[in-house]
Amino acid sequence: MRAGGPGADGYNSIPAAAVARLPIYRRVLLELLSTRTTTVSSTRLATLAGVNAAKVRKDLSYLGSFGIRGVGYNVEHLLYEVSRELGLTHDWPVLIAGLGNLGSALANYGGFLERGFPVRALVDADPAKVGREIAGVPVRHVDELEGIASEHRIAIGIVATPAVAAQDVVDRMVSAGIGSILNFAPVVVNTADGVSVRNVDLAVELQVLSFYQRRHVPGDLSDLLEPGRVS
Amino acid sequence: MRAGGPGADGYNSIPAAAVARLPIYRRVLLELLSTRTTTVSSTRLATLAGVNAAKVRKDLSYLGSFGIRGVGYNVEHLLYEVSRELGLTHDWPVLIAGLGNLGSALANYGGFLERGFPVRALVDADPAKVGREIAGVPVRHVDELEGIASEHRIAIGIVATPAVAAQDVVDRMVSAGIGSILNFAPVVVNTADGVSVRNVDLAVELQVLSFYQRRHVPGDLSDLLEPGRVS
DNA sequence: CTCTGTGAATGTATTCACAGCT
DNA sequence: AGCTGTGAATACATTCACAGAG
Repeated sequence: MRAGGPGADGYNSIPAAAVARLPIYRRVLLELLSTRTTTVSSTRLATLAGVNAAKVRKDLSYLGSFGIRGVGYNVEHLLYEVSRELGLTHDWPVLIAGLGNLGSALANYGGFLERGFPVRALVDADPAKVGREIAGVPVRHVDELEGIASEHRIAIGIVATPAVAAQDVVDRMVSAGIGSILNFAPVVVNTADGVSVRNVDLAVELQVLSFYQRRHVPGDLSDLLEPGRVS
Repeated sequence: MRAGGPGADGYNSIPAAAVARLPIYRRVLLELLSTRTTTVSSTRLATLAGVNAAKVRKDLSYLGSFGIRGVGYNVEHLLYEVSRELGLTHDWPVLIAGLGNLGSALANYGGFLERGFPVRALVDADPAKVGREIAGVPVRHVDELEGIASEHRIAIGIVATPAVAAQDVVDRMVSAGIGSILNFAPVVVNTADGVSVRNVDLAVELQVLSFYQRRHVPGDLSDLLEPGRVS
């Protein structure tokens, strides 16, 4: 994981773990489509997605029965069904708050637009940044967030501010009616019910890796037994 | 979770889901320490970490019995134990491959050094980028990766290249003896056994959010029923 | 015969609830 | 009394294994 998904399971209820894998299948299907592959088996899809075949079949079965026994899945049709389930048949306008290194990089990152998430608005608390343009989008002051959000019909907010500013920005996003927030600030933020928040702390990813790396380097365990640097 | 962690469960075996939460507890403990808080209960720690108290106690119990019944946990001691378990009593030198928007932002991102992951080396395939300096670290050619990795005793490799280049870079990292890889390229990469890979596809996070957002905006479901844009 | 779709079985994770220490 | 640590219970996720469609 990181897998655990946000709450509010609907009536239909696809398991959160399965939802988290759908974007991966989608990525693979796009790749297959671009190579003119028309059909794919659960085994092949599993290899390309880095999971096992039973999981692929079970995950896809939550969306319906789109495979053909003895043959496999039609790439184009399956791609459409997965996209529909993920709500990716239309774009989701994004607002980014905080234009430091990470925020600016995300604003410039073409991968978002390409995958249906156009960055339509940027806000920052620093007056020196307000008025500049990044990737063709003007930076505006965070105080104007609410108006900007409704003007551009923002669906998703990305928080790339320092930790101390994150809760305030999240509060503004929530009161602006933004229902989904991707938080890169290293802090746990609170929201009203019904708002989905996904926290991605880049350093956390490295820390988990360092845990598993230790298991593979038993010769280096010695210095771990003595108290030393803690922060 | 994305919880599911990389493999090679050791003898001792802390559940992967628990390991994934340790960095969050650590972050909270650092925050508490900086406010001179000496003791913390599982309930308070849970609130600050955004989980529930039973989970905190269970997670921490895998590391040993460090709490005091009737009182709580000593912040400084618990911080040390969590850090030790994560292998964060010493630094882990990092190499970043691919210095586009994201790679450059990561190289400039102070949060890594601050949390024990100094960025010591940068590589790119583009000759125009080789020779430049980012955050005081020179960019070198990816062909030199192996020598650079051993020279700087690199422990963790970050892949921030385009998808097509990722597998090649990962292969070089693995042959250079790098045992942990954080992959931001939107592609599933293969490695030998014993190498831990964590994939973080930023657009995937947004896609999962868009799934859950749909549940909360039932009025907008209409246009999802007709085939339209698929990618 | 091939490959999907799915109940049943197994494995993991979370939560409950309380004994026992302080 | 307050709070941890942990078995037991529950919930969730993965994998197996095979019936049945093509």
